[in-house]
Amino acid sequence: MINKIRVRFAPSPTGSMHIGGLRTALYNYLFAKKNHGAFILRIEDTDQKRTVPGALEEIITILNAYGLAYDEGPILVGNNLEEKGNHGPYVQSKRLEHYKKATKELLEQGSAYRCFCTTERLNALRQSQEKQNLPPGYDGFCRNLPNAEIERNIKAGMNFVVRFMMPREGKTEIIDLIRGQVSFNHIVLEDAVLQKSDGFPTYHLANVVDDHLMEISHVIRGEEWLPSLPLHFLIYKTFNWQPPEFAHLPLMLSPTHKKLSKRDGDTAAKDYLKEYLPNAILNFIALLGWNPKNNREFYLTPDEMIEDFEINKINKAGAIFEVKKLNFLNHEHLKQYPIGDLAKKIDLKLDSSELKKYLPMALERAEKNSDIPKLISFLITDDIAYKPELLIPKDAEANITKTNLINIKNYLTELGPEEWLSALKIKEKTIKWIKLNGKSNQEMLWPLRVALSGLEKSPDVFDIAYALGKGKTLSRIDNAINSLK
RNA sequence: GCCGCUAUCGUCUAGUUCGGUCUAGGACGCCAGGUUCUCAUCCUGGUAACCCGGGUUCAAAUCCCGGUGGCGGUACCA
Repeated sequence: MINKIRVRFAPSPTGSMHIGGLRTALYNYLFAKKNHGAFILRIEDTDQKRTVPGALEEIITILNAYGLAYDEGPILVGNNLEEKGNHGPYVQSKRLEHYKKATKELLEQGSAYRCFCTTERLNALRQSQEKQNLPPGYDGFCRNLPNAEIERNIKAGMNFVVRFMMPREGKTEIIDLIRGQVSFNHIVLEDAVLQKSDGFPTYHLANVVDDHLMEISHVIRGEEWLPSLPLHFLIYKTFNWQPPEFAHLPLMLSPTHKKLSKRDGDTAAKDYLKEYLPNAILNFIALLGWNPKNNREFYLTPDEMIEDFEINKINKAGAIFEVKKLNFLNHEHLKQYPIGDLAKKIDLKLDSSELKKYLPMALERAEKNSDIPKLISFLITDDIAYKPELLIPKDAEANITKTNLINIKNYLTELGPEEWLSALKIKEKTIKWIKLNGKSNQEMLWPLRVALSGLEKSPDVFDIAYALGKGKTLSRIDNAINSLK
C-alpha cells in the first residue's frame, strides 16, 4: 500500500513572505488536496541571526488571508502561537534534539566528521581556488584527522562544525517529478556543513531529518534547491531512510528576467492583497508555470484548481511575472465577487441599496481594487467640479446646449415614479422622447452625462441618473444650466 | 570560472514522449472595425514566435551532434 501523501511548505521567518513563496505554498496545497493528503506548515528558523520577530506570525496570517489552510503546523490562537498536528513541534528551533541525535549518529558511523578549520583558512582557500579557476569547495583538510588530534582539539575548546563525508566518486541520479532525471557527479560536490559551530543544524540536515520524521512523501520546493538535491539524497541514503519524491519548481522572474526583486515592484505576498483579490492573485500565480490539460484560464477559487492540478504539467523554465495579466484576472474576479463582501473589503461606507446601484458601474471598469472607490466617487460627493465647456458636445454651441439641458430637465421632472424604477425604463422612454423631438442622442445625452458626472469618461448616463435618483439628478442639471452663461 | 537547470508570439503557454493532421493553437497586451452620448463591457478581425548552426529523414518545433543565451547554485543563509 502506498503511504499517505504528505507535503510541506517550509519558509524561513526572515522577512515578509515572498510572492514566489506563496506560489510554492499553493502548489503544495493543490498537490495535497488532489491526492487527499496532508499539507503541513513548517518553520525553518535554524539561522538565529536572520530570524525576524513577527515574521512567523505574518506567514500564518498570509496563508489564512489567501485561504491556503494547512492540516498541521503552527497556528495563531488570538495572539498566542500554538500548534496542531501530531508530528510537531513544527518550528525547527524547537527540534534541536532531533538534529543533535542525527549528527551524533552520522559521526559515529563515520559519514560525517568534525572540521576545525577557521574562517580565515576557508576564505584563503576559496580565494586561491578562484584564482586558479578551480571548482570551489572545501578541500577536506579535516576529513581524516587522527582521533587523538580531534580529542585534543575538543579538549582545547576549539570550535568545530560537522561536515558530511561526501563520496569522492560516482554520481547521484534522481527522478524529479517536473524535470525528469537529473544527475550530479560527486567529485564536484563538497563536504557540506551539517552542523554549525553554534550547535544549530544547517538547512541541509534539518530539512532531511524533519522531512523524514514528519513522514513527508513529496518535497515540492523552489529550483534554487536543485543543486543541493544530491546532498540531501545522500543523507537519506546514509541514514537508510526512504527518500521522498522531489519536485523542483521553476522560479518566478521579473520583467527584466532577473529574480523577482523589490526594484520590480512588490514582492511581498501581503502587498498584493492591497490591490487585488486573493483568489485573483492565486489564479494568476498558479498559471504562471502550470497549465491544465484543458487549457482553462479562469479559476474562481483555488479549490476549483484541485481537480485539474497535475504536478507534471508544471513547466521547467522560469516564468516572468507580468502584472498586466493579473489586472485582467482581477477584473474578472471582481465582477464575480459578492457585492456586500467587496464593500467590506475595500471599506465602502454605503448602504446596501446604494451599493447595489453604484458597484456594478465600477466593476465593469475596475482592474485594481483601489479603482472602485475612484470610479464611484462622483456619485457619492455633491461637489463635482468640471469646466462648463465640457458640457458642450463636439461641434455644438453653448446656448443650444443650454436650451437642450433645460428641455431635458423639464422632461425628467415630468417623468413619473414608475420610470425611475430602473435605468432601463428611463432609457427607453428618454430615447423615444429625443427622437420625437428630432434631436440626436449625442447633443442631448452628452451634456446630460457631463452634468451628472462631471466627467469626460464615465459610466452610462442612464445608470448614473438611476443611481443618483430624481432629486439629485435634477439638481445637478440645474447646476449645469447655471454654469453655462 | 566551475556545477546544475533551462530555451515556442512582448508576456503566460499548447504542441515535443510515439517526426507528417502545425502555412504552429489559446489567453493577456497592443492595433483596427462594429455596437454606443463618452468610457468600459460585448462582438468581429488583425499583429506577433519554434535561440543559432550542422546532421538524420520523403518529411523536424518535435530525433542526433555542436554552439549560444537565460536562470539558479557555488556560505558555519535558507
